[in-house]
Amino acid sequence: MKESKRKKLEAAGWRVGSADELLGLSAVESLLVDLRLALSQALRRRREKLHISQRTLAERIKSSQSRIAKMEAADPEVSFELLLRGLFATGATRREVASVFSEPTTTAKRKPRQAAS
Amino acid sequence: MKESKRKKLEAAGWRVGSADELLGLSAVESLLVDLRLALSQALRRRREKLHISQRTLAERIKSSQSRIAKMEAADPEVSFELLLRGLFATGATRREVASVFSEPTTTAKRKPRQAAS
DNA sequence: TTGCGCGATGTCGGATTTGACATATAGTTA
DNA sequence: TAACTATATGTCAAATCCGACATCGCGCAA
Repeated sequence: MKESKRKKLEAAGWRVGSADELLGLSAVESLLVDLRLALSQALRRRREKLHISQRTLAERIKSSQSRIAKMEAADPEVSFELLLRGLFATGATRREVASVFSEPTTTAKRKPRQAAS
Repeated sequence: MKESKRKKLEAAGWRVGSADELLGLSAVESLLVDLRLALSQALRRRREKLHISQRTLAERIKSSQSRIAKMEAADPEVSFELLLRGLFATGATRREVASVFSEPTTTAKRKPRQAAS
């Protein structure tokens, strides 16, 4: 069914069911934040397991130590591409990266705010 | 073991085995290209399944129709973040996105054109 | 103590990516 | 035929992200 036709049906009072389970923008944002965190943690785990310094990994992907530090700190300024690049450079396979995506987000705890004084 | 110590051992002729299976930069690049393609294909599949236009999806993530088109064309100048944003906006879960990562790159076949008349 | 390696954090000029817009083509409907 | 919708493609100024660099604290070894 074309969208134009669907719109006509809906305008006529029909509900075209299928799956219009589209997430709100904030829900998407939240997923991205969680994902960035999960990837950054995975990167640190993998790097430490290889016993290499941030500087060494940085050289591998032609980046800099400070940027690797920001990646591992889940700094919102670092792109997902850079995080993926880092993971692959530690020898991660697509499958291993996939598991980071599907895992139930390691921490669960969200920004523990301090109580009001 | 600290990296400095490892270096000393290696300088002394030792091989510190563990897993130094670090990929070359071009191998990483190749993985990223494949991944971008897989994500763009998944996005198109999901959008079409929902019977929504590129314009509609664009509004959902506050982007533009032309950018969605570029995303689905796996244009190298669209970011992974935008691709992920698009997928999540179609209702994809982390698990579903993970499956895109782990799948053996949805085949090699490129744009099945119709035969010449 | 001094010196060194590692990592965290901030800054900055330049590179990249963005949404918006224009425009072209193709398919559909009137 | 014209009008409308969906998609592809190119451009551009503004926003974002980059590598590089400086600097700081920490832990360890000389």
